[in-house]
Amino acid sequence: MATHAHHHHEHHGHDLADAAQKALTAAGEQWTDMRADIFSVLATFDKPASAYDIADLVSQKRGKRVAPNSVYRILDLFVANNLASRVESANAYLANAHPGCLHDCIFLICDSCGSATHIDDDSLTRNVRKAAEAAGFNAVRPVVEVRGTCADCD
Amino acid sequence: MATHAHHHHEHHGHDLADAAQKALTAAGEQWTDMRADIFSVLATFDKPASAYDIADLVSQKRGKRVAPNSVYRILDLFVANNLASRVESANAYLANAHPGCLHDCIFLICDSCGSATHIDDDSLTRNVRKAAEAAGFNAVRPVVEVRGTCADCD
DNA sequence: AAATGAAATGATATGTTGTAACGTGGTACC
DNA sequence: GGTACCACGTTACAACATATCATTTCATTT
Repeated sequence: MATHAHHHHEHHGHDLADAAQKALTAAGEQWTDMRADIFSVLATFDKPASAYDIADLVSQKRGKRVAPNSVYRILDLFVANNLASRVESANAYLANAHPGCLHDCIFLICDSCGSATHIDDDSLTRNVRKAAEAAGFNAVRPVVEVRGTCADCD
Repeated sequence: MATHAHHHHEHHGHDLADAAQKALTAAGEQWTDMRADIFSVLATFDKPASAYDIADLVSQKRGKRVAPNSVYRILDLFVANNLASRVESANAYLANAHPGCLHDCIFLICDSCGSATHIDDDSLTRNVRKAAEAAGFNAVRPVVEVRGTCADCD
């Protein structure tokens, strides 16, 4: 991926869940059954998943209703610990393919098929932060997303 | 404003509504009473306004309930014609201070006071588009927002 | 002026996303 | 065995957004 200035371990499947668990416990948080289930469901999506989508699937998986409320709580925890990202323009969430590695993410969201691609371009997001700071703003969280159509849908 | 590479007429108050009217009619759309009211209410906000906020105020102003869906319709029209912008990370809208002038907007949203600053940095947003296109993506609408705290709130 | 047709708005309902408040159950520690 | 903490459950509700169909408005044509 040309926009990667450095190398990532891109985790997949069980490997990814494993990395997520390590990252979360390293942060002093617990890796509970509920969190594992929510993470694994989130990780199966190839497009941003809404909290309600996740709640439905986790409910099925567990044979017992899991309320959106609980899902939000855990998604917030994931986002805070960099295991997942929120895609603002889609009101939805994506598992982070390389937990433990901090980035200002850039998402490309296809308006046709709904898929989202994650690219990293640290120099670009650095410039976003700089522009904000030049305006006297204390930048905390850049939100850089692009709506359009992906290569497959063109 | 240092990040402006070129000069803008920054409109205010009645002047702004006037410019908005010109821009909308120039696009072949009508400038109705309802649209004028919604625009003027939107323009009074110094922070992003939700469609429901606007609906409430316009309802007051007219002495008659205006339903959110009517507001959404007109806000969509404004956004499509560049009279207003949607702030994705706030689910809210801002009047555009220079209708008729096309930009990929950058918003700085203060998590403390809720105010939003609009900066233009065409080279930056051009780079966002470029990065997306380099990934085989057909970029239509960059969403560049920054959450943080403004100079006043620091 | 009446008829017509297109555009704008109204009314109602419902769908989707997100939080607040408080209760319950487990676990570690003393 | 209290008690303090944390995760999760339950319920209710707030906030955001759209779908559908009815009605009004207004310009155009006759």
